[in-house]
Amino acid sequence: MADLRSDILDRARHLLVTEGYADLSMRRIARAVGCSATSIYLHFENKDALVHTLIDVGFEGLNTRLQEAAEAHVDPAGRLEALARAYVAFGRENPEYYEVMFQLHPQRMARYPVEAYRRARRNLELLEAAIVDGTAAGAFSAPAPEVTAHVMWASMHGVVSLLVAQRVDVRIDADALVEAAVRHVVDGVRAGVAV
Amino acid sequence: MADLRSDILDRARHLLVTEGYADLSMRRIARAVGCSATSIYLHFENKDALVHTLIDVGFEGLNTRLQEAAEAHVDPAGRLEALARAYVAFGRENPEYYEVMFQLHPQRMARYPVEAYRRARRNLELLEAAIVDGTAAGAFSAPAPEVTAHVMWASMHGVVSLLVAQRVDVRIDADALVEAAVRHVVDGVRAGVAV
Amino acid sequence: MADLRSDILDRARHLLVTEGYADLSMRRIARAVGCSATSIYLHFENKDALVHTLIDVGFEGLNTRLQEAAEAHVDPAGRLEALARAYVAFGRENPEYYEVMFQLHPQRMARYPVEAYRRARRNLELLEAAIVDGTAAGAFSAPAPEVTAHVMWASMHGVVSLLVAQRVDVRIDADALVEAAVRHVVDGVRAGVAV
Amino acid sequence: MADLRSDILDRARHLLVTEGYADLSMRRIARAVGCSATSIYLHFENKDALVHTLIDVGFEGLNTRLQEAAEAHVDPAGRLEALARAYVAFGRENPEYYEVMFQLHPQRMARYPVEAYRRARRNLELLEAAIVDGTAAGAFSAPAPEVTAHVMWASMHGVVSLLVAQRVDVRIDADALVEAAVRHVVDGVRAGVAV
DNA sequence: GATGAATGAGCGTTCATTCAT
DNA sequence: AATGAATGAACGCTCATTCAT
Repeated sequence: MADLRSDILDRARHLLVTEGYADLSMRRIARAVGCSATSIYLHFENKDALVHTLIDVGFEGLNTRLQEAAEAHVDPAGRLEALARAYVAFGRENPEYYEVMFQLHPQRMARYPVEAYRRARRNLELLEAAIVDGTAAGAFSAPAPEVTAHVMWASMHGVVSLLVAQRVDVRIDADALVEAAVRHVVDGVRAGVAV
Repeated sequence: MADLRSDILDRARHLLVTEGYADLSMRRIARAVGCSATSIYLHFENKDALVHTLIDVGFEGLNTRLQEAAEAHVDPAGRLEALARAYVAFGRENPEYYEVMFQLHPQRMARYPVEAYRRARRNLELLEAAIVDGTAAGAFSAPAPEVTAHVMWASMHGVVSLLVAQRVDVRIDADALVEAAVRHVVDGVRAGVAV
Repeated sequence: MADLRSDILDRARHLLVTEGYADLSMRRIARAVGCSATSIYLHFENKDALVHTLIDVGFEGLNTRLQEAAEAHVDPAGRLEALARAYVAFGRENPEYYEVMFQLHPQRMARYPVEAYRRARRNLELLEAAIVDGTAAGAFSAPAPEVTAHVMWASMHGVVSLLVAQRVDVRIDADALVEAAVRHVVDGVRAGVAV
Repeated sequence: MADLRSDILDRARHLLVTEGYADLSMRRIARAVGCSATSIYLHFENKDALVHTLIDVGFEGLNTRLQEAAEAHVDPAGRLEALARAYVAFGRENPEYYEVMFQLHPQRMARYPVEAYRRARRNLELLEAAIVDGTAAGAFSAPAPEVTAHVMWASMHGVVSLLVAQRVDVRIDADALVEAAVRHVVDGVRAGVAV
């Protein structure tokens, strides 16, 4: 009630998570909010703008989540693991949201404001910082931390993607897969040292 | 011109990567091909069938590619690495296929025939076989090879996904990222032994 | 112009009799009304709802007509005859309504609300009441008044149907046919007594 | 097999009876017959022509049926009753067929060949003949036999129509209704004498 | 700040029909 | 006598968006 704009975003997010992107229409959002479809245009230039805002909010949420995970651990290895877990957890808890955040077609993202991209990048920087810290502390050996961060991200993203798209064999337990992936990723970064 | 059916598939595949699945319509395909929308129905029962064919052909191609990679290497470690490289290469070279094959939400492919799913699984089995062979030969230590195969797959899939969706930071060289990811993945499997 | 909703109903009703139900489409209605097809959906949930409304309004009109006829006569025989005449008159004057009301196949009106059926039945009850009254007064002898009411209805419906569908031989005067049918029907009910 | 044209008519009639007019398409007929849709056009100018032929055949069948009923009875009253029963029976046994024969929209019938109308009229003539015979024999009194025949027809048609369109109250037994209607109709003609 | 009415474009699909072979 | 390929028109319906109020 307080703020129509927030209401719209909240409901849109909820619709996205529960019904999926394909069924996210201005009318449906309006119906859920309890206002007219026209009113949405008073707060968002068009559907693209609304979705972009939604994505922004999503990255904001992911960021908060990762930040919390990072702050809970001082030692870099523990921090890295916590970050990986937090990332996967976020994706699994918000599958449709995650899909839009990371798989929305590039063309649809064309007009996505640049500053928003920066926000998205902040997540990576948390990973990178942990890697750099770990390397400084002698726990890891990552000569190109930004690449290593990307590799980690890719692994986590792959796990979430497959799970969200329900592509994982039914005989594989999702939690076990996540556990193994997290182990694999963290050990991978540590492995450099061993050698 | 020669074969309308192939033309339709080609154009549809192209449209898919340039415009995205949400904007893939029978009419658009027809316009791109230069025939009437009705004509498509002479070759495909409906839109679902067309997309499923696309997916099938994609998996066929990926399978061929992986099989070739597997057959070129006898030693399991080399084979595993070759498989990883082949997988990523296929995804990067055929982003159009990759999108339908792995990112199309199951909900949208409701009636995808079961036998086709089996074909998709065959790819994973190649990975798994290499892991099992390597474990038998003492080169790897993977107590749950099917989970390990999934972890590897997820990592490769993550890399391809991010690259295809153009989500990777522009300052990161794509080839370097792939190289690091492949290393990370293969070393990850080998690492088990060290421990 | 005044009221788009009424306009739509009017035009739809007209189209129905001139073109037939099979050719009644939202687009045709829109074209006839002079609005976009989309606009119809602002006033009716879908085509079914539109047709149902048409039927409802039709039954409302028929009911009014029959009620008036019934109230104008105290003696049952006169009332029965008046009802028969009113029924036929309504059908001949509103062929457009009549078609949807009675000739639309139930399969095509799948979701016709039950309460509307009840309204349709009210007409029959007027007939039945007259028959029961006449029997009580000794003017008729109808052991199963609800069946007799149906028989009367069927006769009247047959006359209207044939006339509306233009199936009656051109050499037969429509008024004479109606006259004979009414006579036949009313006498038929009375006949029971004579025997 | 013998004759494609007859095959088409047979299958079309069957489709009409089992699936309904709305679902009667050239393609479906072709599929049922086992030939190409194009082939139908070698035997019928277009769908209208095919349907008209179908109607013709229908009237032929009804005629045969009525003729048999007429020939089985010498006394006019019995003949009239048999005719009424035969008519209703035909309609109830071929509901969709009946619908097309008698309720196809006038516009759709526009190009229905005149000579075919004559065939349709022959049925009425059987009724009329029985009435004339009965009047000559002193059993009936029908000053305008062609009108009386129409009245009878209308009654029978009304019964069939209501039954076929499933408009009869579920609490009314269909057979009882038919019985009462036949009685009513035949007695109606006889009643003239009494007066 | 908010709305109801309205619309053009588009969707997947089916249809009767034509034409070259 | 028969066909496969092809098509334009139409269907019911949903969508994002605009505009006058």
